[in-house]
Amino acid sequence: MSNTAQPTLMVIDGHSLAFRAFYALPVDSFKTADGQHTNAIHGFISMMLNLLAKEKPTHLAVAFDISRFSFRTREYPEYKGTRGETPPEFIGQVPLLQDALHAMGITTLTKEDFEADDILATLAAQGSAQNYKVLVVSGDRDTIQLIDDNVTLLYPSKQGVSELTRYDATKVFERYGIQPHQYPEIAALVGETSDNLPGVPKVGEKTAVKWINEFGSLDEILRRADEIGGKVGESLREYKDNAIRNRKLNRLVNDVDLPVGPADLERQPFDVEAVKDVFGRLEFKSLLTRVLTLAGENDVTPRQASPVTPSQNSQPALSPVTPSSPINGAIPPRSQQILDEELAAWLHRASDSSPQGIAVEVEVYASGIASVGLATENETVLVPWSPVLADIQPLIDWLAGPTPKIFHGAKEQLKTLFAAGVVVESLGFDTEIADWVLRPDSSKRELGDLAKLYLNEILPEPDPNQLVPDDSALDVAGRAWFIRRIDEAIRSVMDAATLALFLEIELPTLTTLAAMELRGITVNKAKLENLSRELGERAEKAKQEAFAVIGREVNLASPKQLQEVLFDQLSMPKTRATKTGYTTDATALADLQATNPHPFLGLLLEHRDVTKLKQIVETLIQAIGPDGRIHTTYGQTGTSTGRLSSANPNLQNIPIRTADGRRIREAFEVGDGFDTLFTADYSQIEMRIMAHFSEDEGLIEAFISGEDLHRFVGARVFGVQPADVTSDMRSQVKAMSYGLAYGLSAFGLARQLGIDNSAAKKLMADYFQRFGGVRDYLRSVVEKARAQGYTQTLFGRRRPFPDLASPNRVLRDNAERAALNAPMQGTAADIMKIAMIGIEQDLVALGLKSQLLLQVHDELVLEIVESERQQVEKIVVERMSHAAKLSVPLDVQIGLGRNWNDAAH
DNA sequence: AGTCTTACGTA
DNA sequence: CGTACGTAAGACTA
Repeated sequence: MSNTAQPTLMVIDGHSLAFRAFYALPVDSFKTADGQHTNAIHGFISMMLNLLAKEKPTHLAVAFDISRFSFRTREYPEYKGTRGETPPEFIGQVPLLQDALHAMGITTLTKEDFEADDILATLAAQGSAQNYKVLVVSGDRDTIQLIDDNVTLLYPSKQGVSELTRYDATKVFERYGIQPHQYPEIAALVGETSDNLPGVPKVGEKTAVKWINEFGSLDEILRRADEIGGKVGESLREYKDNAIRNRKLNRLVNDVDLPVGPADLERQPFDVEAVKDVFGRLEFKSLLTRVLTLAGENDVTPRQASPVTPSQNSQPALSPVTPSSPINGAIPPRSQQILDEELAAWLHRASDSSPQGIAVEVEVYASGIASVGLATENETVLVPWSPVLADIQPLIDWLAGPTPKIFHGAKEQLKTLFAAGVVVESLGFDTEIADWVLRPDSSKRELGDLAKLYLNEILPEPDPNQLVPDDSALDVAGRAWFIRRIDEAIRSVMDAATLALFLEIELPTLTTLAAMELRGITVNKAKLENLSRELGERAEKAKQEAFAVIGREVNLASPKQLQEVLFDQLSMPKTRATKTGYTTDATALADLQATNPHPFLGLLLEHRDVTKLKQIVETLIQAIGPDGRIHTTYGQTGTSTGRLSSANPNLQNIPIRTADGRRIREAFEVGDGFDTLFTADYSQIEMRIMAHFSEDEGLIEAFISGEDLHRFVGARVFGVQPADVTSDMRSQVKAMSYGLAYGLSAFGLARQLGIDNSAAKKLMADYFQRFGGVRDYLRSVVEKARAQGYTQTLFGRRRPFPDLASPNRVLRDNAERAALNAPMQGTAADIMKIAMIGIEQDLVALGLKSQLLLQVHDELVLEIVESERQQVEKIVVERMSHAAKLSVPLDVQIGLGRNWNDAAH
């Protein structure tokens, strides 16, 4: 900062902004003990402090009108004649505001027979001539004419007092298509209703701008009025006097005789005692803190304030005149920006009047919080995330309080808030999750999709026809307003059982997942890097040997090139057909190896295996955060069955089947401050659910007996003693049992077991002979789904199946298999969610340090401290095994170890 | 640059 | 011609 920086003069139209503040803030919330209203004062000072902090003016003045009479009312008595009586609550606030400003060392100006805008015009002209950077703050459009290279207008474009749009000549041109000095000529033609100045009928902004650009000036337009045809031309000729009069009245006087000039308006150090006194009488507590903070920062050395470049600080474009409107929807109330006492007052009142909840949306900017939008039925509020914590403390307290909060996509927002040290309690609704519960197969769940679906409205979008694209068509407060209404609409169409599922399972799951994602899991980077290097070497070796075998280089990752090698060059028999040729997948390659042994096949499979693992390892390495942990993101709306999904990275598909794969699991380790990883999983949970639903006596007995399931089933199917079940028999019934829940056909069973079709049919027949209840149940699931149009889990989660009625056999068959599986997979998912919620709750409630980290459908991973081990084991096993009451026990297996692989059992 | 296809890891 | 996912690479389309 240099002392020679261009000084900045800020001149404020006191009346116009105090009046806006008066209407922006609730009168009743701002009253002193002795009954004096203070909302206009509070709003004005709050806005001014924001401006001072942001613009850092070196010189400052506030101008007021003396009365509603001026030279303009003398010339045209009807001027501003339509304005009603000043509200009694406003009266008296202006003198108090002036007192407060004086205490703050700020000059206020008035001039008999002139309006405040004329004072602004005079100071702007003087300031501009003396090479000040001038900031005019006014709510009167006539001040647009003051804009020049040195003068910028800050115009309150929203109802709130804190939202100011910065108008320089460029912005004016973008908005109106004219130069600032031409604005009064446009206004003269169009007229100004609020000032009771009728213009030329039939002439609006568009026409006026067109004429100005065509003729150059208002004088020219009037002189050549004859050239303008049509009804508009007639109207112009008839009412040209209106335009002339308007132009005379809206010309601001820029040479008012004032007692001070710009140089006299340098900002003064605050008289701290005087400020305390006045603010004390006004009962402004946190506003006083803000003033004193500002005094300490700026006013002692006002000259060091830095000039502000408009382009750097420009605010989002707003559309003060013609807000874009939804095609067939409602427009949210214009949001007010509020802080401290205003915020506290609003939250208090809104929470009382909206016991069903307040909608919240967090605006995230560069992974930090930019603002928070709040909405009730008919109010929206935008809270800028002030770095001055005192300003937003009421919101922070409120978020941790009992009022239900309504979100769309709460999980990410809760994480962001939590990362900022803010705790959210009383989650009331999440429109995204609720919609998923109703329509789990849909992939369109953005706010706009839901507005269309549940409200039959289209979210406001920037109007492409506007000169200035209105990128604030819907701020987070406006979005919150839609979210609250969508909440209401969804509740009205949701049956009680589904609402209960949503409130009792999904919402608590959401908060549990947020906590798990924030925790992440420690990963040993060095282990993975070593593994990656080794796998890379092995891949390279396999690749070179494969090239040597076929005598040329191909891209082994290209199915197309592989097909050339296999079927053209090596003349192998054709494999299963795909859309684009013949498959080269692992099972096909293994089959080929059996019938047509060739070294290339083995090398290709080795290369596939090793590069796949290397790719997984690389992805994991990339995902390790600065904390040495991997934080996956769970998708709570990612499946049709009720399961979770995991992404970025997916931690639900970490290899386990091969030895190399398990080395990846060894890199997932217990974190610092903990002693061991702990895994717990349900054994055969879907089979147990099938036993419960089917009420098949044999299957139920199998689970209650505690014997090895597949041995038990094998003994029944093959009619031998359990001890005499061979491993071949066991693996056949195992494949059959698992396949059942997926809608496996005899053909598919044959293919998987490598037996012929008739043997597979016989196996299925023998199986169902002994476990007829299972067959009856599976049949009934599809029938019921066809009749009802949906399947249902034990906890009432529904999945619609319109395709069960499709005449298309492929579609219908696919739907039947999915319908067969959905209740079992979905019930398992419900049970696991219930268990997770209980475990998380218990661990937190007991103040234990051990914590839940991962969920892999039927498995949970925790990291625990040794001293809590027994307690945690008990909690986990009990919560998991008692999550649902089935006709068979829910068996839970646990394991402990330093890493995920060792913790397997 | 965006979308589809193939392949493959998990429960 | 077995359900539910996510990721990556190549191939294809614009």
